[in-house]
Amino acid sequence: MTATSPGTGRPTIYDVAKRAGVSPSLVSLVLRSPARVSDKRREAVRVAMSDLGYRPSRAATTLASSRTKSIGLVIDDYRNLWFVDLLRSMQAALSSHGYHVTVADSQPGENRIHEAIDGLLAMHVDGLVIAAEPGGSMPNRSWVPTVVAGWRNGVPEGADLITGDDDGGGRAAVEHLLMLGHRRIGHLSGTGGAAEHRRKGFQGSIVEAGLEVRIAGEAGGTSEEDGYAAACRMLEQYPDTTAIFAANDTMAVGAFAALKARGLRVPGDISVIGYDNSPLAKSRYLDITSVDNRSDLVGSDVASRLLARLEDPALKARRTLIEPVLVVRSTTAPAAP
Amino acid sequence: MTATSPGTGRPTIYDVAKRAGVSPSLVSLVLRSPARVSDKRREAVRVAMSDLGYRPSRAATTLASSRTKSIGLVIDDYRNLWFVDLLRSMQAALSSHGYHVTVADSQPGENRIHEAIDGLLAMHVDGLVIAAEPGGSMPNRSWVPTVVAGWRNGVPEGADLITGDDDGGGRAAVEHLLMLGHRRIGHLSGTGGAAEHRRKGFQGSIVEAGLEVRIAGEAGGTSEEDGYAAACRMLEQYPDTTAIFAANDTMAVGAFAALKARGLRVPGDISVIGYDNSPLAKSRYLDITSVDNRSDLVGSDVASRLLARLEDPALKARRTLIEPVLVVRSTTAPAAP
DNA sequence: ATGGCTTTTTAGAGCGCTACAATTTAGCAC
DNA sequence: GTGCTAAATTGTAGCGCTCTAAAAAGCCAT
Repeated sequence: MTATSPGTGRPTIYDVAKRAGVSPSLVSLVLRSPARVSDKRREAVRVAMSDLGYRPSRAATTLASSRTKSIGLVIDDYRNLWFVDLLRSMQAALSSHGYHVTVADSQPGENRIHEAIDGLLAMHVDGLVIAAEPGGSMPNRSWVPTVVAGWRNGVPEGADLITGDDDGGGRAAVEHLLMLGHRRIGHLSGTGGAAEHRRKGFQGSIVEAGLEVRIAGEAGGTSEEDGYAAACRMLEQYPDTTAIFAANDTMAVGAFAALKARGLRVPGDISVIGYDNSPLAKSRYLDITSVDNRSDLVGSDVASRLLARLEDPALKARRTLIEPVLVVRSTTAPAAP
Repeated sequence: MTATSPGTGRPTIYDVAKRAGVSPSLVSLVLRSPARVSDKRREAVRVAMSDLGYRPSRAATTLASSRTKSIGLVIDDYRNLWFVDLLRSMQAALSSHGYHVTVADSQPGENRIHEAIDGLLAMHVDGLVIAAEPGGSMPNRSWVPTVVAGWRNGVPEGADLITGDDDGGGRAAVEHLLMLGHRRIGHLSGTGGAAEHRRKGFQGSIVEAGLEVRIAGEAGGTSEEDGYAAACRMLEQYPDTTAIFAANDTMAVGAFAALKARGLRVPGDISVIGYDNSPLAKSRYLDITSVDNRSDLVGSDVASRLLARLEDPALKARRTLIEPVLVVRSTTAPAAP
């Protein structure tokens, strides 16, 4: 017979039980599988709950059941907005199953991704979604169902991978530019699994078309500043380039800066195409032609995969590829004849 | 004598205690106030911890101490990047005290801010930082130390308020434009406490200078699209406007779109100034003159205030105003003579 | 009524940690 | 050594919930 009015003032199942005239166990059962409880008691318990304003304690539930009903999402950088769609569709799919999504960013620069993951694991998340580039090998202690979203180098052993077909997306971008009559096409790349695949797609299409492979920034980052720097190098080395395919929208904006500085107009003098179809690309002002990797689909896939794993942790890892879609906007135009 | 190798496989203080040859209580004490433990034992315990890869269970700690060592940050929308600096400086200040920051967005549009707050409270956050516009009155059940960041309508009873001086920032923006010789200045506004103060500052300065008050979008939102719409209305109603002060950087970008559509050049034909000095304004391409509300300072203030409240919850609410700084970039220029 | 089943309800032992009281050890002056 | 105080360590209850096994209640046919 534990206390009835605990120190914190928050009502507990004991309070609810007392008020409803049932045992605490029954209250717990109502919480977990209401179907197993008779209609009469179930109603009584629910009434008592709302009368008391009862809210279950996550900490206690977690401690007792070792499940938190929460899943962690690790992203690279809040400023890279591609994760927003992913998050939204994950939330939509998971919340109906009672799961909660917590976002942690890996404080770009440092190898803080481990810290982010450790933090989430310390919170006992039931599952992990990694949407960031691991700085090295993934820590694999304390195993929880994990799925990786987007191409990454070093997918942890046993984790699912759900990603857009960045390879295909790269090819789609090139094909669009070829269709517009461009022949001297440059690519701004960067490090990371996603960028590598986009580059591979680019390179493949360019070679097949018998054109010169122009790539810059392969070894750099993928921020706006990196895009700017890569674009500068590109224009220096290949001044006659008529179209640029950037590894993401942010880098595309960096390229805009480089072009503006040189007095080149988009798309008049040079076409630019980005990747991710992020809010940046959708901006009415920027209005960037971009490859949409369907983060919304990736997100719902991630969610259902995670739910499946939560059911059966022994499920064997699987890779899923989502078809990207090119969204043509105002930064690409036919090549000057 | 509880189990030594619990089901989950994770080591517990019992495992650590056994390995270090001390009692579980001592291990707990090392965790809480290491200073009270003799050097010898402290070391032994620490060695045992790292040998075992021990990580304390947050759930258990929370349940036992009713403190989570985590604070929740409620933001409006992930896409509005002004919160990033706030978050960073909060994290920096709080992590040294063992606190963890969890971000929740209020899913703009709906009144989901209550959901966000409820979610955080269900996680038993020790403190709450509200950096979003409440859709109505704040829910005030389950009281936790709360501080509001940025001007808002409806600051909850008893909460601290730490904000940039948006009023002063609005005046600073106008003064900059006046200095550049502008006389026909428009303001793109929106709903929300911050926007209102910026508008008030604008209006005050304009009136003092004996100029016409030109405001658009007062009743609308503060997204890029809203900025676009407001700018269109502004240009329609006052076609001779030579400078625009937008309530935030995002709206400024919307204004760019409206200007571009009309063939007006920034800053050649018209100067534009934003607010927040967000990553958007800092973008090399956009390079927007903007008022920096010093979210970094706000963040560290929020953190120290929160820590103080955590010590002494009876502390009486206080309001702090942070001086904003104008950052001049390339979107403002002298008015045409 | 009685027995044999199924469905509903409950007791009780934890989950891993904290916090306070109680106990042991150390330190120091005489 | 002895006595006394301060410091270090430990025992013992919980925190609020879950979950299994066991008890109680229902149901139906005999």
